[in-house]
Amino acid sequence: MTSTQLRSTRQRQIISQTLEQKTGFISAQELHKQIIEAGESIGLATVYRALQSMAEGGGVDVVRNLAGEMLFRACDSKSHHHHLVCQKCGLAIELESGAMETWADSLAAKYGFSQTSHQIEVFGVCPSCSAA
Amino acid sequence: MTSTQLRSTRQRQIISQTLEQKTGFISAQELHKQIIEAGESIGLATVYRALQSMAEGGGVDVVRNLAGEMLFRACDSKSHHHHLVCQKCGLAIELESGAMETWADSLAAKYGFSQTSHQIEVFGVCPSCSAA
DNA sequence: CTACATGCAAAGAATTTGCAAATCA
DNA sequence: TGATTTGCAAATTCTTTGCATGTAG
Repeated sequence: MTSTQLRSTRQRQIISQTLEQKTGFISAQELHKQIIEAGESIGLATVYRALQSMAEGGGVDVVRNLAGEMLFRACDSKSHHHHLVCQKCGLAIELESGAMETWADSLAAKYGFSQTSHQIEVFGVCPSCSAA
Repeated sequence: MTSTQLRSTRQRQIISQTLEQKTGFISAQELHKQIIEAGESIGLATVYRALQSMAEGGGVDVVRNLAGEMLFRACDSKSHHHHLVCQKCGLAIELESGAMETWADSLAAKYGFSQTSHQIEVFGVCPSCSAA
């Protein structure tokens, strides 16, 4: 399987570039809007498709906020991890979650579950935002 | 504030009744379909509205699956807790997550976050389903 | 009787998809 | 050139809402 091989295009560069400048999660819609406002031209569908392939290829994390929206973020560490996300500005802090992984896995094992995955995200309002 | 006071109607009874017969999470769409198939008449919007008010009033848990759908479940324990959910049959096992709560809270505190909430769900395939 | 609940269809959002035209390798 | 990628609009899904009518208290 040659898997997905990403081709380097202007729009993909803009997307990953914009994403890397940020420290937090952002929705596809919001990302698209910002790129447009920055004067670049790009289609919303393209943003979705690019983010999707980037997420599969690693390098981009995806989580769902409580409203059910998909949020994306450029992540250097390829390893599995979770975040502490600010619900106002999107600021995301990577969490050391080894203990949680162990907890989740042991529970799954205890009950005989297989093909396990988990969703562990902590939301809140960061100092800067709560100060404002 | 008298808060939301639920009125006992035929459709609400059917909904909570159907929900209580189950051991797992179910989507509003699926729940509606099953009620209809059981020969009862009810509108989809009513299901959504009822589930929503029941969730607020407690007694019903809500989580989002990885596809972004809202899943509901009748829960006796009023206290906050999490689940181990089978992605095939929806079977849900309540988890003792005290340690997780502590973990999440201490992290939030460490970074100065306020108004914190979290999303902790473990998904997988239960023994019965993986055996099939 | 009166406030709240229901139904239905229309409205909204977020995300995906079809397809011809543009573009990277 | 040949395989991807892009754009745009149309199509899908899940969920919410407006409003006239029904109904529990």
